[in-house]
Amino acid sequence: MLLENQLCFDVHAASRALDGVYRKELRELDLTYPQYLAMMVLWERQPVTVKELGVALRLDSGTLSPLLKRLEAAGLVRRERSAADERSVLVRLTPEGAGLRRRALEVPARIFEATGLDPAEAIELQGTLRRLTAALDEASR
Amino acid sequence: MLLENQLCFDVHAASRALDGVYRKELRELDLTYPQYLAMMVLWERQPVTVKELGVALRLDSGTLSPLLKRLEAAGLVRRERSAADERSVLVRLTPEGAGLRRRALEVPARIFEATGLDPAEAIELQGTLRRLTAALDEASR
DNA sequence: GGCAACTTGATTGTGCACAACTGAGTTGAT
DNA sequence: ATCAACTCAGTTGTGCACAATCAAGTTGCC
Repeated sequence: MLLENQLCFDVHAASRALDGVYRKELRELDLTYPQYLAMMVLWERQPVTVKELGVALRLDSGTLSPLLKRLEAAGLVRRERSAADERSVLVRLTPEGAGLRRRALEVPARIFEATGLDPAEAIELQGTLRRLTAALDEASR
Repeated sequence: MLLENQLCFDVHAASRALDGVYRKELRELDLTYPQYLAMMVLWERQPVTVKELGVALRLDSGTLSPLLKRLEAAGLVRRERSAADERSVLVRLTPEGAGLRRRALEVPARIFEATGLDPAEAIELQGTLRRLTAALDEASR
């Protein structure tokens, strides 16, 4: 009983601690952690609809719309209605947004170092968390 | 490189998925998950200063002050300046706040069931997360 | 062809989280 | 005894997150 409270608390705490490290690492790139996640998707494939971003990041439009507007205001991203389907908005990188990738490449290694985990542990943790998330998603439906 | 991004992402996703389950379970108690965490501390010991709550929950006053005001507005909690140290604010339960404990007692079991983890896994996950959080806290300082 | 059901993104409202700062109160060093 | 350094809670500003709702656009069914 106490056990799982603590577990839930620890997940929460770990998430916020991670946020803190990213906040520090990303300060010079002028990105927040969620913005960085969105940029990572875009660095991999482009253009992407808001819907697709939401699926990839597990975020809804209420979170993504203002986030993308901030990225657009920062000159990293452009948004435009799809010609094929006027309901969709296509998000693509500007040259500045694409260029930011090079500076962002060093971040992952520094974050991983900060976790203090060895690779095997990290992989196991990742597996456990994915199963956890899948089970929780199932339960909250 | 991709590995740890995914790991960080998974921690984040698990945290939000957990939030979703709590949101559902706590709806009938009219508590959010952070409010529930604060109440759990108070159900264990009382009175508690805002500072002590912050240490226990890893939250600062910018988060706790409005949260406690909402709990006070809901009639679950009273806040008053400590006579011994006028800088401190003591938080204590009202009879209604104390009474809510009985209804909250069932929540943990339902949450644990929703995680789909067996106890051994949960304990191991908890240990890994605590080491992770400690390492990250160290790194962001 | 026309209408109902659905999809998509945006908006509004509420709440969490942290940084930076403020102001009142306390403590310690001299 | 006093004053500088510190502690504590609160406020302000920014951003994330979700629920609920809306409007515009698309699709399928008849």
